[in-house]
Amino acid sequence: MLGKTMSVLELFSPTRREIGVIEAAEELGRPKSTVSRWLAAIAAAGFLDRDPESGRYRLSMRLAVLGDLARNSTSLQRLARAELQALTTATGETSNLAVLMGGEAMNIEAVESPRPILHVGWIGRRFPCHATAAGKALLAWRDQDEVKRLLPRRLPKLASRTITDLDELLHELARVRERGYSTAWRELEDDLAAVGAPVRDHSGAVVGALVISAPVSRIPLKSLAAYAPPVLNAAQSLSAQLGYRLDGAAVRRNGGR
Amino acid sequence: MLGKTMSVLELFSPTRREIGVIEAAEELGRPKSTVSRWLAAIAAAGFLDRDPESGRYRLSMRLAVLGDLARNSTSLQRLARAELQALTTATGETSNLAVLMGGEAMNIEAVESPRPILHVGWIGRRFPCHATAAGKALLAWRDQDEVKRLLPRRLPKLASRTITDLDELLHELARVRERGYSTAWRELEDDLAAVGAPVRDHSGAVVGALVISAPVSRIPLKSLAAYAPPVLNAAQSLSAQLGYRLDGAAVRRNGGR
DNA sequence: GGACTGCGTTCCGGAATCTGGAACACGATA
DNA sequence: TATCGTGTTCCAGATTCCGGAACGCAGTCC
Repeated sequence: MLGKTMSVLELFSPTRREIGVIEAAEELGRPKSTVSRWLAAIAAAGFLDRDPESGRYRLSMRLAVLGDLARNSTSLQRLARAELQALTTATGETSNLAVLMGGEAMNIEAVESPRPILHVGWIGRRFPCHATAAGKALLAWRDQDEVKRLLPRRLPKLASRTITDLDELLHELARVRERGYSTAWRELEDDLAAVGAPVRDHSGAVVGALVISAPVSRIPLKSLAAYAPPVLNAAQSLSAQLGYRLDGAAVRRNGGR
Repeated sequence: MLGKTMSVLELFSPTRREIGVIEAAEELGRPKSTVSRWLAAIAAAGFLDRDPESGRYRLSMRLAVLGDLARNSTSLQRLARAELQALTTATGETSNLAVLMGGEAMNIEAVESPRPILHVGWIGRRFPCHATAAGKALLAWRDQDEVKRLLPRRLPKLASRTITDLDELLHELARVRERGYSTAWRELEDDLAAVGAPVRDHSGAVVGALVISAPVSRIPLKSLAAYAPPVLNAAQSLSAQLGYRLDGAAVRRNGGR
């Protein structure tokens, strides 16, 4: 009844803000009687609100409140907002904070560019690690065994330059470690370019990635590297606020939780 | 297992961002074995994260993501943000959007003043209706019977000018209806002044209240009325965006959620 | 070292809750 | 009136939950 609740709540997305019983039942592969009861129970508990006219359900205001509290409850998220804001102001491009969740990179904070963008990196969206700057930054400093375990068996080709070969990806991660930042250019979508850098906590573990992204028309391949300094800068500043010291003794461990 | 989940999540507040098993057990009045299982289950479902070092629980990032989606899922909240921002810019004071929840006024959006404030109206905080501008605006256009049902039997005195008599409060609500806006001055806290106005949806029902609040030192009693026009303006603009038409036929009904 | 304290988990039989196919309700089309 | 699409209710069998007691594990104080 609890895992089910989360799976129900995760049916919602910016493109589906409300849902009906049958629609949810199909999506979940459960009989409608069961889902009807679930939705009613979840709404009674306060996680969903029901539109009195259409009878459809949507995420509740109470959930909005809890979420607001949640985003301020980890220092990572709270501190990141200022860095993201500064990064977007400095570069003019959209910036995101992503973390590793279930083998994928998930955006948990975003500040959008004032310029026209392909609204692709909304909060909550998850991305495959092998095709994104965020994913590469999150994986690069992890054990190779863990990386292999986290990645799917096959690396699907998502855009013209997606890396689909595991060895090639591992080699790319080594380059990320050398340079300190990651990139993705026409790897997730053909019009998308991104630059990312790792965020570390007091133990040195990589706990997140700061990324800026833009249409390739604004960041041609050759000028990708020019965006690295501000991103690195922001990521290092954030890491420092989380207690990471470049010269410290705790720099050893790179695994995460 | 679901109602319990909500009651657990509601233990968290800006002043308690994490919690341990025993602390939660005491707060909930349940045996620690039960609460231990609950917390573990809730965390397994993804609503809580567990600090690997302290073993304590906090609201999860996944919840932050859901909350972000939730706050954009009702047009009320989405549209209110711009109005709140404008209101705070215009008046220089903190503005809030509140809704009625379980007989109390709950803040669901806030834009804080750049000036020093008594950080009192955080998102998620609930207030008794009889002592707040938000509560009065939310109640004033409801049936008298409903108002009596929503209010507690006794109206506790919370500050020097709190209205503690029901008839007096009903009279005050009539004045709110006449003027179109509500006020509270030293009614919730001795240093707090506020002005509020109702937000209506397409059916004319009062679905929320916009409020600005400040220390009494910045809003003396005699100048309270001067703050009404911008608040009313913002509330009316928001109502219009929600489909409310002053001249429409749907202006009749005032009940509703 | 040894006893103690505080926090948290595990165990287990009785009790409470959930499950899903079928039947039912109800408004909107046709 | 018939039909369709949505959503709720029913009920016996299966599953899960409950909470007191016992246990594990660090710290901490003599």
